[in-house]
Amino acid sequence: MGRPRTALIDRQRITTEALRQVDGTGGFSVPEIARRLGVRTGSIYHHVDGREGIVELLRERVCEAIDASMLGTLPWDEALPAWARSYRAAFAAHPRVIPLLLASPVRAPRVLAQYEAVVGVLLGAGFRVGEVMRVIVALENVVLGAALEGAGPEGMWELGEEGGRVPGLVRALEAEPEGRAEAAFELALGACVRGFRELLLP
Amino acid sequence: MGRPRTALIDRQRITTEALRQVDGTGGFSVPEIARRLGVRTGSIYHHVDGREGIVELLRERVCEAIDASMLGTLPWDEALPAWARSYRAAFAAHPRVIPLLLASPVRAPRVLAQYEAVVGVLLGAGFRVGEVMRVIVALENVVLGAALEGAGPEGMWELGEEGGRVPGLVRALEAEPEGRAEAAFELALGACVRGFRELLLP
DNA sequence: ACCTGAACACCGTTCAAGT
DNA sequence: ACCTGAACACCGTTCAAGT
Repeated sequence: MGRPRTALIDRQRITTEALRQVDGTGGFSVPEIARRLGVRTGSIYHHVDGREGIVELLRERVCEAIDASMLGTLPWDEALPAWARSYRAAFAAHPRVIPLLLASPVRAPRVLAQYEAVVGVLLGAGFRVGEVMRVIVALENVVLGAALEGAGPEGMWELGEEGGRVPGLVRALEAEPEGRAEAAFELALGACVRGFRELLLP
Repeated sequence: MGRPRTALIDRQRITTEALRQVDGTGGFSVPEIARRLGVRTGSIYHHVDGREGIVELLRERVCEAIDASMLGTLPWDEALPAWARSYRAAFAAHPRVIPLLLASPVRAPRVLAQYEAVVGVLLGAGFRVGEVMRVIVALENVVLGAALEGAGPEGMWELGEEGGRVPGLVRALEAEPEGRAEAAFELALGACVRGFRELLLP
């Protein structure tokens, strides 16, 4: 067949299909992407830097939805929670990609640029350089943890027959109100920001 | 050859070898475990419920190191942070297993029993049933997030040439004191416990 | 530059055959 | 019960050959 006049696939379509698979099954495979796009497995490698490259594309795709515009305008203790909420919403829309992303370090320039902006906000607010990463990581934990909850039917606890041994846990899971993820997130977020503020005191 | 007089391998040795591989490379494979134990791939399946079963064994192995004894004795606001510290230490010793565990829901009875105990502590302290999971999940986010930091050379940010574009991030990473993970964890942990306490007010 | 077709080494899983 | 050997379907990656 040889090279077609116009490319049959592109990075965008590869990313979309990979995300579709991850949302549905928690994983993806290169041959399966190729099949769905009506192309041979090898063709994928003309557009993408292997499987790891696709993971990085997924990271970029999910992170595109994060709004970071407030980082330059609002004061730090409003900008940080606002950014965190947008961050969480982006990942909550695709919670099953998170384990995938944790396996490899962040390389996507777009994502690194956001962290760079957050560093700027914190330094501008008066946080010491040596404390900045501590604050960022703490915030990120809360954000990703909250997003992860959407990964399973009732979060990370999918109790089958084992439920009989843990009646209290079952009760607690059943008693949860609808918007648990949201409420848990706001609880931890608020607590952390107040904790950060104490670092600024002389 | 047929069945040997005494079994050549057991679940314990399979788990130890799998953990060794995960600590070293971030992943494991059934054939590689078999090779290292001097046995054929198929033999593994006589002792273990497939690859997923091995993941669950890893969860149990890592969680064995968690001390939950304080859950029955100390008041909630001392028991919870003490449990969280032990929890974190156990995972910080093997940070690369965490992404593996996130992919599948918790089934290990030993682990579920600990959560059951925490539920009991919180109910006993006066938290409402509907709030218990919120508190537990928030705490767990902090714990696992802090443990994850040990996965890479300098946490999740392994900057190569991309470092030139994010000077502030590089500066912040370099300025971090030695015990960052520990300090970040204590910061978030303290803030969260104080946040939880406010839920108890009338 | 971009697709095919074919190849390679690897993986997870199963199962009859042996003791 | 537990090991082997062989098989199966699948995966990630590479690459010459074609346009």
